Formats: sequence, C-alpha cells, structure tokens
Amino acid sequence: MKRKITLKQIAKELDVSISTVSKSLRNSLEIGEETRLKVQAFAKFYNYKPNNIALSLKNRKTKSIGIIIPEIVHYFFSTVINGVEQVANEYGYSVVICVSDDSFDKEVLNMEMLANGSIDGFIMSLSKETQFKGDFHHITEVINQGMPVVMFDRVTNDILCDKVIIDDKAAAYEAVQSLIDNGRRKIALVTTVDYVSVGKLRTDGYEKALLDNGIAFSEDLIIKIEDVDTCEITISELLHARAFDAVFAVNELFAVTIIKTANKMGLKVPEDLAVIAFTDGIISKYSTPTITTVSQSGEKMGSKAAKMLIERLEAEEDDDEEHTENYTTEVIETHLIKRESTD
Amino acid sequence: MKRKITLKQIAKELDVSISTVSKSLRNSLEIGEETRLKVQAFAKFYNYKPNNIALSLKNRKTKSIGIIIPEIVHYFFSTVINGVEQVANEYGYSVVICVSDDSFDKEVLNMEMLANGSIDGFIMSLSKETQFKGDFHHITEVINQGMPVVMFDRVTNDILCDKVIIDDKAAAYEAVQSLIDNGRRKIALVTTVDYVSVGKLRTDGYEKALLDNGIAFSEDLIIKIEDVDTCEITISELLHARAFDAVFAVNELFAVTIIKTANKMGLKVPEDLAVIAFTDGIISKYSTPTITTVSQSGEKMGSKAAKMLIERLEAEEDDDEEHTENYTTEVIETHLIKRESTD
DNA sequence: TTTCAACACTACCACGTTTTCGTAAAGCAA
DNA sequence: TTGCTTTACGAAAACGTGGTAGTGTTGAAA
Repeated sequence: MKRKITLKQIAKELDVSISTVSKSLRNSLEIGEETRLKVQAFAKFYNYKPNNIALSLKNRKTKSIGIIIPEIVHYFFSTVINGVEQVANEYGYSVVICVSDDSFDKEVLNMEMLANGSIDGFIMSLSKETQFKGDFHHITEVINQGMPVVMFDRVTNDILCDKVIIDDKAAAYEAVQSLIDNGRRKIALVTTVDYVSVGKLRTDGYEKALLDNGIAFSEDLIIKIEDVDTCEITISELLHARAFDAVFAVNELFAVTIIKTANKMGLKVPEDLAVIAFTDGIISKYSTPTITTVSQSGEKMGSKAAKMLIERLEAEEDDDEEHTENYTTEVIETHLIKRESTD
Repeated sequence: MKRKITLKQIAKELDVSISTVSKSLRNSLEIGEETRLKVQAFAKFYNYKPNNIALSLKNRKTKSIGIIIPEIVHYFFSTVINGVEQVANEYGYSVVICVSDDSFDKEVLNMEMLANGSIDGFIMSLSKETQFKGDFHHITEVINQGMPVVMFDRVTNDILCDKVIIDDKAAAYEAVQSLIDNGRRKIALVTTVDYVSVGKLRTDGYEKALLDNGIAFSEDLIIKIEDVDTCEITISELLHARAFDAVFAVNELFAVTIIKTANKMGLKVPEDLAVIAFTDGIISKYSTPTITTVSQSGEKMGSKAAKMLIERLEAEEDDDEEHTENYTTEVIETHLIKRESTD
C-alpha cells in the first residue's frame, strides 16, 4: 500500500527543494531542463497528482458545487441533478448532494455543513417546510458570505439570487385551455397545499384559464393534497362526490391515482374523463393509458442552473470584488406532450 | 458582504494569538476564563465556524464519501443514494456524487478526480462498459492507495473489497418458481446482455428453476436486450414469434413494455400471460395492471454500504496501520411482492 | 532569598500546494 | 578586477487549523 506521493516526498527523494519540484511539474522555465525532466519522470512514475484539498485551501475555491433538494428518489429532481452533473463535469467541478427531506432543519444543517468551505456555490430547491415557514435566513447568510446561490423550481421572491424556473402559471393555463378546447367544461384540479410555491402558481393558471373562457370557477372542484400517501382516499372521495369530465393534476402521481380510481369506478379515460398532469416523468410514459403532461425539463433546468452558477464563480475570479449584483431569473419553456389520457 | 471569519482575524481583532483563540473555542483550561469568554462571545457574534478545507488538510480526512453510479435518473440507484445519504448524514459525512453514464472513461475520470484527496472512500456500482471490458485498474489503484471501496449491485470478483449485493440468482429462482407454482410452464426471459453481472446471475437463476422443475430450457425463449430504447421492437418480435404463458423480466421497464405490447395484441395479463419483474420501482406500483416484482431494497443496500465504509474509515483512525484486510460481502434479502400481473 | 508550581498565554509545527522573492554561481563585457 | 546579467535553484510565506512545547509572570512555600 503506497500512499499518495507529495511534492515534499519527491523533493526529498531527488534531493531538491519543494519549489523546484513544483515548478518543474508546471514546466516553469526557471528550472533547468535536466532537473525538470528528471522530476517529471519521477513524478510520472509515482503517479503524482496534486492534492485537491491543499489546492482548495490555497486557491480558496473547491471546484465543487452543492445541490440541496427536497428528495432524490424523485424523477424530476434526479433529472435536474443529471443536468447539473453534466455541466459541472464539463467545467471540472464535482457535485455534492444533500437531501433536505422537505425538512427545514435538515436544509439548514446541510447548508451550514457545506458552506464552511466545502463548496463554492449552491444550487437548490426549497423544502416544503422552508416554504411553509418562510424562513430563509440560512440562505441570506450564505449569500452574504459571498457564496453564490442559484435556486430552481421551488423558489422565493424573498431572496435575491439567480433563479431557474418554468412559467408554472402559463403552463397550467395552457394545459387547462387545451382541455377546454376539447370541449371539457367541468374541470377539476388536484393540487398541493398553497405554500408550495409551484402548487399555488399552477392553481392560479388553472383559475385564469377557466375565467378567461367564461367557465365558473368552483372551490368544490379543487382538492389540495397535503400528504401524498393518503391521496388515494381523497381523490376517491372527489370522484364520488362530484361530476366532472376532466382533471388537471399538478403531478404525475396524482394523475395516475386519479386514472386508476376512475377505472375502478367504471369511468373511461379519456372518454369520460380527460387527464392532464404536470411534470413529464416515467409514470406518464408507462401508465395505461399514457398520460398527457406538461413537460418540464429537469435536465435543462439543472444544466442552466449549473451554467449560471459556474459563470458567476468564474466571473468572481476576475473582478474579485463586488461585481454588480444583477441577478437574473431564467424561465425554461414548457410544452404539452399529448398522450392517451386526453383526446 | 462579510466573508467568513477566521481564527487569525479573531486573534487580530482581540489582540491575542491565534492559538489562544483556538484554545478558547475548544474550551481549553489553559486559557483564563475572562479571555475565553471574550473570545467565545466574539466568535459567536461573527458566527465563526472552522473551515472544513483546513481541517481536511490537517486531519487528512475529508468527512465525505464519493458515490459513483452508472445513472442517477433511475429508481434503484436513487434509492441507494438515499440510503447512503441518510447514514452518511448521521455520521457527519457529506456525499459527493458522480455519474459514470455507463462509460468506462467517465468512471475512471471521476474516480481520479475524487481520489486526490476530495473524499475518504468510495461506494460504487460498476458501469456497463467497465464490466464489459473487465478493466478494473482504476479501482485497484485507489484501493492500493489505502482508500476503502465498497461495491454494490454491479460488482466483480476481480476486486477484493467490501461488497453489498442481493442474491440475484436465488431471487430470480424464487420468482420463476412462483410462476411455475401457478401452473405456468412456458416461461420466457427478457434480460440484459451477459456482461452485466446481475443480468447473468438472474439468467442463471431462471435456468436453474426451470431445470429443477423438469422444464426444458430453450434459448428461443430468451432475449437479451442491449439497448433499452429499442426494447419495444425486440419484445414485440418475441411475442409474435413464440407462444408462452409467463415472462420473467430483469427490470421494470422490460416488464411494462411486455405488458403494453401484450395488451395491444389482445393478450390479457395475467390470464394469458403472467409477468414478474426484477427491481421494485415506481413503474410496477403504478402500471396497469400493477406488476409483481422482486423487491430489492436500494435503500437498504445504500445504508448498509455506507455503514460498512464508515466503519472501515473510523477503524483506520485507531489502528492507523495495516488493519487485517478481512473484506466482507453483505447479502441483502429480497422478497417477492405479489401484484396484479400474476395470479 | 530562593525555588517551585500554577497560570495565561505565545511560538512553532504540520498538512500540501503555489508563488514571490532572494541569491549563489557562472558568464561576459568593460 | 569590477560590475552586470543570466541561469538555476532555494527559502519562505500564505491558505486555516489544532496540538505540543515553551515562556514569562506571579504568588507562595521552603
């Protein structure tokens, strides 16, 4: 077991100084060719690689970026990571991942853990609990320390930073409009509780589409689901209680549950009930019938976020001091993917 | 924008030495109470936190573990990450993730990137290409440098290290046996190419179950799929060409594709065709019909792997030198989750 | 008065790297 | 010989931390 070799060891072995070794390896002209080649050969033989930690300490940058997300076993979030990962790799960055589990405390803890030098910047999506509490001090703090943060999907207006989002309201509007265009008038909405920012926005889009088309908006046709595990029951109740011919669900899971429940009740999708879901994931593609969805490219969001972050990081290098804080919010376009659950 | 404060800055501000500050913060008795409290108050006010990088350099350990997996947008792998993440967090470790994209080169590159001090140990599952080439020098190298590696799921006998696997062969055997117990005799197998270790093992289990039950084993009923994207065509061909009453698929995706294709052909699942899939994921739960699967708890594998790795890391601290290399291979139990795709 | 211990703190080193500055030796012109 | 440049290298600081060893002062016991 040969431990990694260091400059110091090479220097000692070859009986030269550490600086000579360092310079030789960086091909400095200061060092005579003979010595230079000798050092390089030796280093190559022992497979010398500079120690990242030492470099980080010296350069005050780690070349890694932290991602904080609510869940990882989640199609959308994992596609985002994928996007980030690809861009990060391209630019020589590593990706450190922490999962907040939708808990405020874990989010804070994770951020603090990473903020002390482990990473150069954050890419994050807020946990439900954080959105509920509206407490963003941990993020402000990190930003105040000069660490760039890029938020995506679940963002907040209370924090000034770069953001990557989709136009949730417009996308929801488009989805509902398409249902209306197909002659559906009684459209239900299955969404999350309001404090989840994207849930609220999608609800707004739904409402606007109805009103613009002169369709009465009724609270009775809306259910807000807090706990995913019990959504089956709630959805079943809705289906039994009310009559409607279309549903807009803010995620795949709700949608597929609706379809399954409807089928059990003898309703046919899409004939009796058209279904559109937000977020194009794996379920929509493989459920029966396949589900029409609003695609929301997590990969694009991730790679865009990573690009924004890295750009800011590399920009800092040059100006170093107080660059003008012109934060941007990037809107990723969505589109409707028509499948079998609508006609 | 106040950058993070350091010991040095505190020392300067309070006009004491750096060591005094350091010791005060660690509550050393060497420092008089007055000074100690003054320093602590000051540090608290400026929210002092020791710099992780400096600590890593000093302690020669980073308190982070690297995960290398073939894909991240993948139910099984993301559950594994989840398991790792939880345990890691519990022990104060961060998780750095790299995706090999099933490419040998990316796997090597990622490992090299992380091996130079960024992490204390690896948890990994081999990329397809690596398994195909059988080239594991990058892993040997890392291990030789004294960095512990834990492999999971896609492992190899060519490397000596801790491993976490399931008994793929036995699990496949059990699945096929259950089909036979239900009176199925013509059982097809849809699997991956042989060089994927788990694919091969599952094929072996399938074969053994047939033979043990006195059922002829026929190559005609086996298809090995290389490219997931074109599996639909291949599967469709199989369904048209051969007659069989049950299928064992080595993953969910194959299974759901089989079901959909069978439905199109007018075959009823499970009446005409029983289907069992390996790997219990989200598709199986939500497809119609829901799919009977072999559960393979990624979370358990992840947390087990993390525990093994961390244990080894903390053990190293004590003995420091050459601990007896008694590597273990942990086998996670599986069980059959019966759903609608079988009777 | 001397000696010793307790106290309160500072100096220094190590971790691995890069980089700035310094300097000895050699070469060369005046 | 003197003065200057060039070549080839080394010393040391810096990044931030924490531990060991050391130092100087004070007060009290011998």
